[in-house]
Amino acid sequence: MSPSRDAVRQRILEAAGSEFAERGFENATVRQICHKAGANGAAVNYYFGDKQQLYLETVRLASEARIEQISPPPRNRSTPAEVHLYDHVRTLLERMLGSEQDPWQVKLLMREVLQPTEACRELVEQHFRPRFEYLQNLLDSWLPPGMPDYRRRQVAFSVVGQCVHYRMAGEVIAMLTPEEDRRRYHSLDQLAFHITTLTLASLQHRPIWELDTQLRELLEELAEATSS
Amino acid sequence: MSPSRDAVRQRILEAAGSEFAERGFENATVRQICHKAGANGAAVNYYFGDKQQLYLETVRLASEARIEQISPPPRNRSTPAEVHLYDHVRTLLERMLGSEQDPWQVKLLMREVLQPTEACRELVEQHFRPRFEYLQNLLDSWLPPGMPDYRRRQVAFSVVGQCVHYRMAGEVIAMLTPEEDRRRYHSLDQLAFHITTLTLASLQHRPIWELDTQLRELLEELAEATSS
DNA sequence: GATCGTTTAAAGCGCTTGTTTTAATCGAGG
DNA sequence: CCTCGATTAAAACAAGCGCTTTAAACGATC
Repeated sequence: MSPSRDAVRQRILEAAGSEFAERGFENATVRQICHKAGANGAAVNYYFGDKQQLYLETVRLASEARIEQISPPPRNRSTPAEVHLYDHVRTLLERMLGSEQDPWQVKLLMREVLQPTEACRELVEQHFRPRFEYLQNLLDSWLPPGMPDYRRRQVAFSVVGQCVHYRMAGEVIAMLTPEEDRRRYHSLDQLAFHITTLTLASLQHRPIWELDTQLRELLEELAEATSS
Repeated sequence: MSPSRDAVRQRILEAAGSEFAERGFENATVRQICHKAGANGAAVNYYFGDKQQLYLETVRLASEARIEQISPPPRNRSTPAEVHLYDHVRTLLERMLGSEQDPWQVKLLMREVLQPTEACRELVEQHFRPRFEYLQNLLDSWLPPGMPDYRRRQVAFSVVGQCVHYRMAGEVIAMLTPEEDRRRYHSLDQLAFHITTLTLASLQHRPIWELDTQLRELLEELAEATSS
């Protein structure tokens, strides 16, 4: 029970996460993971039993680190729903895109979404569903009361889909967007701003440019309020 | 140069496609491909040189088969832009989702989008970019003339993102949607209908339910016109 | 300093991978 | 019928895989 025991475990988890994220479960090799972690080739089996259990641990670690770490900013009770929607969208985008040097957590979770293993159901129930239901309730602020459930869900899927697309199809989007524009206009704030106003435009049946200025004003007010 | 030469090649391509789609390039095995194709274990190397070249062939085959095969229906010159948008959205959805027993082509192309190899650039320039520019022009029907290019692109990305989401996150969406509702409301037509009217609502700053009835009427008119 | 559970190191096991090799089979032309 | 290039079949190859084993090194306790 040396003090370095946890340190080695942690180094292996970190190395395994990035390998699993980059190459997928089957293609990642225990040898490479151990080498990257500076541990012996038998360390994975010693600490985690086998490759599969190591994988499950990394998925749990990834969802906790990534999803519970990045949260929407705290707001006053009186904050308008438009800002809450913006916060939600921005948080979702930040979880997908926001990070220097692209940590492994998001890639790993994306793999689970795309090709769920047993680790996915836990992920959905624990993290995705609550967030999704919160978004649905938020959207009810503008939807007519008679809107059927299935349609409410689809509106929410539309919002999520717009956000996720910038990560899933990120490389293709990059090919379709001039580099100059990408640098200038694909910041988290600007993407969140676009998706929020486009969504609000469809829900409030008002022109996009009106909502552009309205949301900009709302955000500036809040920025001043918190800075003072 | 027996007459069966092309037949064997074709069988191997078909088997390789489904294996590559299901397991990815590295995880698919030449042995399994040959077994599935009813060919000998050395056939891949004999006909294609090596595994890599076989993969490139299957990607080319997939994009041609899938993308050129499913096209929007022919329309009159006078067809309103709303219907063209609906057609485009529906075609995109059909390419993603529409097929009995889920052929391998879409999965393979999704893999290329998610983790592009050298085969991807060809795919983008040949298929994705033209379709994307067509969509942008279509959306210009409702966007104000002053809208900057980067924003026009983002609106188009929003439309594509909503469509693609139903494929990329299909399994998670299934977990979040009651099975009953999925059977009833996740048909190609209904998904396309939802995405189209939501998009039109934001662009025409009119309520969703108004556009629901308008688009429904437009489509019914066209259905009657073509059936008569 | 000896002892004993914990951790590391290195070698090896059985198996599967992509590819090559070698031999058998086929089919049309002479 | 024989021949010879094209194709198939089956075995073999080296390399890499997850995992196990064996033995050495370590560290606290007596």
